[in-house]
Amino acid sequence: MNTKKKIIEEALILFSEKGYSDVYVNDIAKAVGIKAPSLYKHFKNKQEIFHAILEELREDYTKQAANIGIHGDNANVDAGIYADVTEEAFIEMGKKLFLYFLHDDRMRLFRKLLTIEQFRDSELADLYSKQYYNDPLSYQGELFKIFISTGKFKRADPLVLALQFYAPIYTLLTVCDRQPEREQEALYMIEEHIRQFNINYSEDKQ
Amino acid sequence: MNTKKKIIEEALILFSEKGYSDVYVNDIAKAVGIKAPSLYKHFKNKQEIFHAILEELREDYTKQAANIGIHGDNANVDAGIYADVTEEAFIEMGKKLFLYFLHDDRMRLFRKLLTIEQFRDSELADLYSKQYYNDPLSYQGELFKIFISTGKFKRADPLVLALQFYAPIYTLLTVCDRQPEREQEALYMIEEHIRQFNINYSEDKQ
DNA sequence: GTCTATAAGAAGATAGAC
DNA sequence: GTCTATCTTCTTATAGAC
Repeated sequence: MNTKKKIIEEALILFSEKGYSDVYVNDIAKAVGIKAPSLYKHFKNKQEIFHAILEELREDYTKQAANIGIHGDNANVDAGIYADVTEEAFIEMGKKLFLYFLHDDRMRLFRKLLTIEQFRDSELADLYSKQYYNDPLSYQGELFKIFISTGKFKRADPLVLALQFYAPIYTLLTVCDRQPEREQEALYMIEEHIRQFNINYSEDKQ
Repeated sequence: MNTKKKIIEEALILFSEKGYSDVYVNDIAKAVGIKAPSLYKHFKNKQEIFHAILEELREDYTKQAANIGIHGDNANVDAGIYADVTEEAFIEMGKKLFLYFLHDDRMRLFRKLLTIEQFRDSELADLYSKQYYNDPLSYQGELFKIFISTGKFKRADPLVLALQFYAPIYTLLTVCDRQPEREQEALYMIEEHIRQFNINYSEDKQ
């Protein structure tokens, strides 16, 4: 049924803003446009709704990993794409990717949900670290490793490069999640960060 | 009274782990060793306890700013201290500071509390950004500005340098808050990060 | 200042009609 | 599948004795 999907959708919006405990089944029902008892025809209880959201999150993430460059699992392919890109184009790609992660509803809502629920149990903690630390880092690490071996980048620990590239952008993303009005400032910082990163590591520049 | 202090202390521990709404006045009372109604002789209601914690957080932060280098408000003084420090000593300072922020109870609990409550209202959002983005960045920006003007560092936007230095360390701190078992891994990354940062920006190295 | 007893209301969930 | 009515339990908070 379509109602089941709508419940998940609306519950995600509510949970990501107020957290699991501060959203009442009545709130979800109201957002969906039904009465609270009707929810129980679609889900056994409130926790089941939360679990269904987590399932969607995992599915979405796997799909995104295939579509979007960042987080992807095939660095070799992407390395070819990035290989001949100019600095300005590289900056544009970084900004575009940042804006996608910031503005895409599902991306943003899932991220905020994991942020405020990350200490609830170790499953959520692991999921957060995987999606916002481990996977981006290992993917970008692979990418930089290739750049180094092809002489595009200077020699250095690829994983450290990945951390130095990714952490500033991730940090600015969390700033904008809290304070969306700082988007312009964040974009400026990202541009300057990538520019500086290129100066530090690109073999062409210097 | 000492009980009032103990209430704040225990409530902070509970709130920082489970969030405001999942901690019941009964839990707090039990942790303190009294019955729930007795809490109301010390605080008007549950929200007042939360506000008292926020007050402590702000006070602590101001004090820390004076004592600890990072977050401080007098970069000129600290610049003198750092001026003649070797790379290895610099790395040791970075690791020590990281471990302090990670292990100091109040620091850690306040940070986790703000993390899970940051979307509750704009006051908390602003507080988080101030303490974990704006203030560290502007302080370290000042420091790097001095390093650049004294020729210790290469010319670059000091604020971008600050972001590139701070964001990886901050990111690793959030990883360890979620997964304390990754402390060794984080320390290794911090060491390599600072080493690489020095290669990039120090005028001595090269 | 701490207790027991209890009020007042909220929140999750079920029963059963339609 | 949705509704109204209702149950049960939990949670905050107050009253009033000690």
